[in-house]
Amino acid sequence: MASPKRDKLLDCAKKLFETEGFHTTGIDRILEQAGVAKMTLYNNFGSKDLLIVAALDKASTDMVARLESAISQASNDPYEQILGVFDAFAAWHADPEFCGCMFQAAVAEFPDPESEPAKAARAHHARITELFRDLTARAEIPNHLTLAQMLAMIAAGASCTARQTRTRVPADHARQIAEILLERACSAGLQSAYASNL
Amino acid sequence: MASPKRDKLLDCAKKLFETEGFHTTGIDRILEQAGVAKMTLYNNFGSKDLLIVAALDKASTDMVARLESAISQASNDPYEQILGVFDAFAAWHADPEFCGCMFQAAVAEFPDPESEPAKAARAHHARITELFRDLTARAEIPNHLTLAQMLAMIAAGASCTARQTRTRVPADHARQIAEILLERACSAGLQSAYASNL
DNA sequence: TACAATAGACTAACCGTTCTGTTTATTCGG
DNA sequence: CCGAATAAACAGAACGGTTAGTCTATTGTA
Repeated sequence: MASPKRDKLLDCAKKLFETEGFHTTGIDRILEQAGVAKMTLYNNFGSKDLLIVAALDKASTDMVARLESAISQASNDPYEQILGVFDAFAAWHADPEFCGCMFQAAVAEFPDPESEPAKAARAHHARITELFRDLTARAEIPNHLTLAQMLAMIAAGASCTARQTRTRVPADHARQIAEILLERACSAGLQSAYASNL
Repeated sequence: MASPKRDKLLDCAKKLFETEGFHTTGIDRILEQAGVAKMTLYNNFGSKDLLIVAALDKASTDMVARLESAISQASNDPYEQILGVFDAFAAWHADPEFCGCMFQAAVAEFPDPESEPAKAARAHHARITELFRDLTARAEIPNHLTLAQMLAMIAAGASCTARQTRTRVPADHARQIAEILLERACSAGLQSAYASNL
């Protein structure tokens, strides 16, 4: 299953899809960039669509690993770990090669909710939400699922806005908001604010 | 300049681009849906790309009008008006025909920042930020520009997340967060939280 | 020998655009 | 009030370019 040619092909495909979009990136450009023959693609992946799905899977795995690494490098305090996740987002957005979240691009280019790329994007968002949910649960925050959904939404907004500004400012703002929400989650006034919805 | 055929063409184009994407929507489908001949398109708009730009312009105008209408229908209190904007987002997301923010789709499908659709998306985001800035300024909030940027980012995150969930929940969460940020902006504790960045 | 990868021609489909010829609607002079 | 003139919209064929995918014949390597 795993061959060096296959890996290089997948890497190049991911990068090109990221930077130039799925539809506009032709197969020939991927092959040229990867230095690989056309049949290697079809032998290993079957079609362009399946290559796209494979690239999305890899992107999700890589991103989750990146965030989990940021968590494990922070202190053991789940509050600090949540802020560490937003720091990781900021670092990602500050990378000069950053060109937006691949999954936001995927749902835009594949509007059919039943399409595989759309499913992959939903799965990725669920994974990020789950990651936050683990942390908010460990922090013993009341309504921790709601807060996790909020944090995932804020992170999505930061990635979305950062695609336009090409700065880490949105992620820093997101971190500040997360800080405020966490601070508030400690205080007693929280319940009344959250209880109204779910 | 303004003709009924042109208007119908633009309306259909906007709806199709919204629901099925820019690249996947062929010209023939737009013409068929609008009941219009091919030359009407090229006489009125010049090319598909220019039609896309025109559709984006219209979408931005319509959306800003929608939000401003929500503002004027709320009380005169700028705090209430800000929350009214998020209510308008929630109503938009709850519409069964909602299929995501067109501008987020545009930046995804036209990754080149110098392309016209990308510029239109940036302009739209600036318009939304400006709309919030007017309100935060009138509310005499310290660092009102930062808060406006935060609100615009949260709104983007809600639209992005709503595309996947197809519910108004993200917008309702966004409203709750806005409420918390506004509440905090009133209290004295605000400065210390905001002052660190800008 | 056998397997995997290569280059590249080839097909079939699609898409944006242009062009042609016809039909409809509007305007205007008598 | 009417018929000619102008312009706009129509249907659809045709063009050139691009794309995903297939097939073939060749090369290198274990």
